[in-house]
Amino acid sequence: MLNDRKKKVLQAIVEEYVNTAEPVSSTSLTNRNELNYSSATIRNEMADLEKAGYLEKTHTSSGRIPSEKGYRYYVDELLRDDNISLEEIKYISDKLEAKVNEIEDLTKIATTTISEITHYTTVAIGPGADNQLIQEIKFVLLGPRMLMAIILTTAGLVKETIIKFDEDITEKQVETINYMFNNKLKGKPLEIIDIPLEKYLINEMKYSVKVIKPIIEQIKKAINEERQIYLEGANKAFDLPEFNSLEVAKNFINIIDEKELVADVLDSGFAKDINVYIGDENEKEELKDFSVITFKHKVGDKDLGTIGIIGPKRMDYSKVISVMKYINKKLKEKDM
Amino acid sequence: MLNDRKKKVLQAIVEEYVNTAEPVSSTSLTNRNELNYSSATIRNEMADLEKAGYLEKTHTSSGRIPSEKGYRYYVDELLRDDNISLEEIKYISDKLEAKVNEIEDLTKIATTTISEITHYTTVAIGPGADNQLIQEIKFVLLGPRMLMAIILTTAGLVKETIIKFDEDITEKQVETINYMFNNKLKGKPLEIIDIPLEKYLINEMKYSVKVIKPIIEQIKKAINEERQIYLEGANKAFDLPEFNSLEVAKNFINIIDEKELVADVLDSGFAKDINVYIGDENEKEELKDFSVITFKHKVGDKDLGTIGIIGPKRMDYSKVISVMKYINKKLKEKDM
DNA sequence: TTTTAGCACTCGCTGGTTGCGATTGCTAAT
DNA sequence: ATTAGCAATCGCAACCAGCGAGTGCTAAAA
Repeated sequence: MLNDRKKKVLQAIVEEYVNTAEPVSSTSLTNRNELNYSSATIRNEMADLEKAGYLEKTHTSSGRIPSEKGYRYYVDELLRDDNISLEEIKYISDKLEAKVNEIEDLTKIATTTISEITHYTTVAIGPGADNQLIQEIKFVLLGPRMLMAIILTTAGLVKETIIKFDEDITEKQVETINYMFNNKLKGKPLEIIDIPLEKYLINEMKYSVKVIKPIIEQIKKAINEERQIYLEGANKAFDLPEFNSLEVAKNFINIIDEKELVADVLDSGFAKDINVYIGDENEKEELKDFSVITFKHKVGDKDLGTIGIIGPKRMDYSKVISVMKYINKKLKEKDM
Repeated sequence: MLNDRKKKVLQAIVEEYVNTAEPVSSTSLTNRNELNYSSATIRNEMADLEKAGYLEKTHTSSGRIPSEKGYRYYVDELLRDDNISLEEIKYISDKLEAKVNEIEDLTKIATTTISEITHYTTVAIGPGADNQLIQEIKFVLLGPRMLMAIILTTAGLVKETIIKFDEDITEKQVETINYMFNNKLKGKPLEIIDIPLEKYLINEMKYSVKVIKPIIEQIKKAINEERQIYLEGANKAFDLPEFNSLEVAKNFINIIDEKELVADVLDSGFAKDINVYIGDENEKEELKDFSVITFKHKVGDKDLGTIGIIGPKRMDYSKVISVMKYINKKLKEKDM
């Protein structure tokens, strides 16, 4: 357990380092009014904090920087999560007020807004197939061999996909398909659209393979593969001093260029409302030099997916978490 | 006009520099069997080529690199445009053979394939509203206040968008709308869906403002704003030696992060089948250190948009142009 | 007339040296 | 418990020298 002064020193060092990106010296902290001690005293505390693993040195005679344990302690115990100005509140409110036709647009708006306010790279992914129930399916004939399936989920999402056939389809057939699918699938989870259903329809219900198979295949594909990924402010990362290392810059590009990886990161563990992964805490090796902060967002009670920030370990955790909390709250209040 | 040997020297320097990214010395060219002269002779030719503006030096005693004029001459006069191996032909053919449900998927496949083969960052944009005729419009009621409009164009594209209303819409209304719009718009260009049409429908045909206005507004928005941009292999750029300069790397990220900019670049002038912009030839200031190669692609006779490569001026023009030519041809042969 | 050998000259790059400044750890005094 | 004082450490920028790659030019060879 850290005594009060050590907490103050650690907090000051994290905040100073987040601001300046330079190792923090004992003297630089003596100017702060909450730390009215000589540099020697601060030095002793810093030495203790280093021994306990909260701080690190870049070389023997350098100032200190927070270790991952230090950041973790800061995030868990020291940080303010209401670090948001009136202007920022106003800006966010205005953005989220916008009228949208598709509920997913709100994810995009929220992503952009977070990136604009925090100046970090922000990513988002739509909701997965899990937990979504089918409200209705509509089939619309677009041509003699082209059908559109439109799936509405109880979460308010609309997903459409085009199906092509090797033989002509009649309006009559579409009607039966429409009836059949809705009859069978309303209120069921999205994942039900799969091989067993295909077999059932073909074998039990005696539907034509040539009609049913492409439908099931394509809908399945649409549900599973087409999760939209949003990316905002990738270029902002390059203004950070840590990106002067080409190594780091390249790693970063590799991460955000790989959609699978981003999706994986956003989909992983959600113990809390807002989840903070610092450096090695990230499951992915590629992210060990970065910090990731994610939250699931809902509009009203409708699950809309996950939004996350990827930035340096030297991240303004306080600002990011404050902004995320506020946006999370605002979205929940909204109803569609 | 350059004599034969000068052409050979210029060509050799471009190709060597493309390969190695190092200034090319006179001695290094003497090994080539098409240049069986002493280094002194080559040196004289190089000095002439420099005076004529085709070559540059990085410093007094360095080897030569091509100037933009040099690259231009190489592209216009010297390059082979069939620089593609059997394996590559096979690879491309396999990729493009894939059965797709939506014609736009071919753009994505082509983009990915080009990036994989050339190892350059590849971008693409779907076709603009111009030149597309409306084949049919379908309206589907998804809820009491939610309508989907599906527009089929003669180019085989399907565009759908969701419209929300402030009041309930009946199936009956949708039917009239359906009839009306198709009657009025079939065979017309997409741009017809605009304010004059809105006014006509409301004033002359006495349709409800509350119904027509959102429809026109949203369709207009969907047509104009939602042009899909594809981006592949952004990370590959970072393996190039020119990206060791942080300046260059940052510029590059700024370019590809800005969708508007990418769209602008892909939409600009199309004098030829394949268009090459070298450095300062690019309209955009931001691209002055890069080269861009673009081509419009069609499937059969259907316009599918533009694909382009953004890479260093030291680009393998021969390979890129060869691959683009082949893909262009293959796509044209395909029919949907 | 064209080509080439030879050589002085230029310049970037690397490695070593030096001195400065920032910062620490420790000791002894307060 | 706190602080002043001081030696020690290390990064960093500046400077220098030597090496090597490459050129331009001149004069000789083909």
